[in-house]
Amino acid sequence: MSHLHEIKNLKKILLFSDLSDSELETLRSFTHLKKFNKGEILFFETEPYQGLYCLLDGCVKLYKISKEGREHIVHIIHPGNTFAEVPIFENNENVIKDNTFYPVNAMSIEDFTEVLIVSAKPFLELLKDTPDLCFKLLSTLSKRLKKLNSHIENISLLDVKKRLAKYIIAEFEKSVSQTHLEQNQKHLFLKEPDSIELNISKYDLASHLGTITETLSRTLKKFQEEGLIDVQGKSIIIRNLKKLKKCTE
Amino acid sequence: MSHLHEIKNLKKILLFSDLSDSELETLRSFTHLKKFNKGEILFFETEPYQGLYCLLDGCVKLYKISKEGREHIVHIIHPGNTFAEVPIFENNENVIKDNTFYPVNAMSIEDFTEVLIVSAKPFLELLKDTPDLCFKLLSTLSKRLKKLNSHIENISLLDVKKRLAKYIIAEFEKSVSQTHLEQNQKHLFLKEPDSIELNISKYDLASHLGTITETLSRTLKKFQEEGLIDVQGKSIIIRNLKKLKKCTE
DNA sequence: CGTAACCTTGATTAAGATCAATTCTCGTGG
DNA sequence: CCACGAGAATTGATCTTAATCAAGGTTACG
Repeated sequence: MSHLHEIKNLKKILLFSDLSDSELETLRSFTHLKKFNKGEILFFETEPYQGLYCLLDGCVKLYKISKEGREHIVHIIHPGNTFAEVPIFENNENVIKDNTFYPVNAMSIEDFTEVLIVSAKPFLELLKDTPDLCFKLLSTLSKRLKKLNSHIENISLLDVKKRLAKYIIAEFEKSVSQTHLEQNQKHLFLKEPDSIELNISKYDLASHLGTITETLSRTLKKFQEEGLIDVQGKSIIIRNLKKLKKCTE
Repeated sequence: MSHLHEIKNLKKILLFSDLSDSELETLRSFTHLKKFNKGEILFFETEPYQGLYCLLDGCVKLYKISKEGREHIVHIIHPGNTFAEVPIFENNENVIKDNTFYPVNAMSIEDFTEVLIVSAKPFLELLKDTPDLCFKLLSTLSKRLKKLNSHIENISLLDVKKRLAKYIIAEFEKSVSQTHLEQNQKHLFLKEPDSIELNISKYDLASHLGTITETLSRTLKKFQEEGLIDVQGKSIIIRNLKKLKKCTE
């Protein structure tokens, strides 16, 4: 792997987008690439902490698991984003100790998942010398906090129906805004206008919504019967967005 | 209010404990004190954001509320800690806009609650010039993330019994470590050895555990019948810590 | 000592988990 | 190219947890 290619990889990560070339070079020196296939574990929460993860390609789920084996997905990570930043600041002395662990479990949920692992100790040094990076990280963590906050709100105050409706709408709005950004829209004529493509398995979706596959299946069916959506495998066609939005209230 | 007293107040806040006198003086210049009685609202999540809150005295609950009026307490804040930091980093341009809101609702749950409110814009300036403060804030947010993470784990994967047992044990261990720190332990002879004092109402405890008062009451009773604890008003005497710990598994 | 807020208790209900049995889908090898 | 088999998804029946509804009881405080 050439240095140039490694630097190019680092530039894909939002957190590092404002770094200078020399800072990127420093960062590169204590960063290494790792690849995973679907279903492979990046780390367990019982493992000693190595460092910050940056997702280049593929998809990763961060999840907790109960004694009985029930999973709850706290976060789904997409390329360009970082995760496992928190343990860096575990110890007041700004030193990563051996008894520092990951805050969650992480599994690749796509083939050809590629991550960069940034060693914690030297990263902490770089962070001290780079106020801009500090600021960017503050902003990253803030966004995460906001997301977790709203996740808590969802699972503690809303029922499964509302949570699912919210998810579908959020994914739809995400895909709409992405579509607007794309220049070449030829392929759009091929697919249904108001539809989303589930990029995760129904099992994972259920466990992200704080439920199980059976309940998810039934709820999707209910929405279909009420004429709100049509479900065809991994794609959901939105038939009545207005009514669907009412479901979230 | 004298400047000196205001500075002394700022020093009570963990986030600011490492600041120099001149930095504290700067901070003081855009900070103001506010007092609340039990039940009074500090802010609603629908309000435009003013700035960072620092709790000097009393107790504050941060909570979400459903359309039906059901509350869920995300966080209970004790003196020395800060809250409502997140919106500071809402906008990439590092500017607080009028359309930035609080992430949660905040209510005082004790009389004589005192907070310092730090204006967002000048605080952001101070933060840019003070890398140490940046670092400290990173550490604060990280701890918050970890807490929220474990909160999600609790409410999504554990039942009410387990959540309550965990809460009691955590409070007990907190009180034990605090007791060890205290020099004068005379008063200890007056109270039960293995007990905790609920410093919040049962309503608030229920809504923090993601349940309602009725269920909390029944669960406490169940624990009492099983000989794990004794409940006397706001104090819980731990009769069998070992068995109680087994309840969390 | 009266009253309002807080807490407990009981009966009922509902949401969603669990258990069990198919059915569907899709990748792989013959 | 088709058939097979495993994993994924659906469906139905049942059960469990905890919410809801409805009274009472307790406590604290003016």
